[in-house]
Amino acid sequence: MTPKPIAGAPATEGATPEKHPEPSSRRPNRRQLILDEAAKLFKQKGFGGTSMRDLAREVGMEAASMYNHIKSKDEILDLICTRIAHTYISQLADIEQTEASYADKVKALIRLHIRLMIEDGPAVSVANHDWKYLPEPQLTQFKEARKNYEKGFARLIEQGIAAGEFQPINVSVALFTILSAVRWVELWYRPGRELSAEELEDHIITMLLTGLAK
Amino acid sequence: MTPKPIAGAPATEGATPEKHPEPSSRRPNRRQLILDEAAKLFKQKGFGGTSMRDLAREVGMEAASMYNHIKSKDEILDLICTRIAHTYISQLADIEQTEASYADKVKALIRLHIRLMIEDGPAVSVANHDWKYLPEPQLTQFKEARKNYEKGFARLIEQGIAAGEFQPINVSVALFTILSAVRWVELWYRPGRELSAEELEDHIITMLLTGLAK
DNA sequence: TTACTTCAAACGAATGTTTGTTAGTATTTG
DNA sequence: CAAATACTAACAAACATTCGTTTGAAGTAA
Repeated sequence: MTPKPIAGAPATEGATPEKHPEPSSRRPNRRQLILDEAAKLFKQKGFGGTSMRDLAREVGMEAASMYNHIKSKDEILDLICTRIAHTYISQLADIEQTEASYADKVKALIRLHIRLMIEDGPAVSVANHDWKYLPEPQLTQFKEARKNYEKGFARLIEQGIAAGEFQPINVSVALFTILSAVRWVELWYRPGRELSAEELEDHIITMLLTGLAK
Repeated sequence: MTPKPIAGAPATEGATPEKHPEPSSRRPNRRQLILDEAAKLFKQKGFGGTSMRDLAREVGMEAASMYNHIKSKDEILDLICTRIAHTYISQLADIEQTEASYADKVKALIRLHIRLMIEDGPAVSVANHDWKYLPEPQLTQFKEARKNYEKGFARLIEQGIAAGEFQPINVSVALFTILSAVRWVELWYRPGRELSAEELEDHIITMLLTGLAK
């Protein structure tokens, strides 16, 4: 499977097609900077453990100034979580539509998780850990989106079992083992590690698909 | 000091606080009650998201009263994390000393994790997620304890590979896959689930040792 | 001008904790 | 035995601090 570039990456780059026609909005995209730094801090100290003043210091402005770019602290959390949720869901849809074997589809999903964790780590961590602090309309929405994603993933495993590609294992156990196995990457992976991202993917896939025992 | 007129006036409260303490026969361990309820709340809303007043309401007393039983909010977190850490470490030592095969030792450790998560779920969750809010002398201690535990676990896997019981897989990947696979139990397991605790253990061990693929 | 950005100051609410005090219970003392 | 004492656990009130957020004024660039 060819891993595609992941949409909606952390930015740091204004997507404005500059050139010279419209030089008026020469923006240093402060908003995205706030979101990026927020994700880093939320990952590091948790949503509740991060104050707007902490965040402001990291961004390089006063706390009050940030309210010209974002509506509230809750909105920051919501934007981060929603972006990650959409990324997962759209990528799952892409993979579902391919013609590969179920084993390859599952492998592609595992690679997707690991790659996203490596490329967009802080945001993924926030979506994994701090989603529960979302305010109420969005909280339910997020949980539903996640449930749908899990259902889609589980369906692939089920179909793989039905097709004889997988062992007749409990689907929930397989699903959650895979989903959680991929989470440690966030705590473990450092760019300068002995393993490259692709090697890491290969090893995890081996472990999950063929198991530890000989 | 100025003695306050307390006569009458339950102060804005319609629900009578049920003043009289029970006769001396009953001695509820208030301290442990506080720790237990704290673990539940910390798991549910996080350490930072739980106020001492929240906790007090759950315990059934005022926030100030709890300070007769515990020294600080930080101490609560420390007591919970330390207890769990010691449990894991001593159980690992027990398993290391048995004469079983390495595969059986790893299986026993996996069972230990699952069982502890089921039997002592809230505390284990807190030790998994909120340890980073420990105050500084204890934070380093906790991280060291965890690192030692991981080293001991990794050694078992290494020896199992050397003995030919396991595939020559990357030890860190195997270790973290196992450790994380077991964490989802906390989010997933409900006492009234279709799977019993033992069945769950069996399925996870199968998944981890023999893998998903056929 | 107009539109946007920044910040110091302040807001009310909530935080963990301390204080002063009271009521019961256990223990010692006369 | 009863009276005096000490201890425990509970409470309301207040503490200083920090929180997220709003306000209003000043600055900047088109």
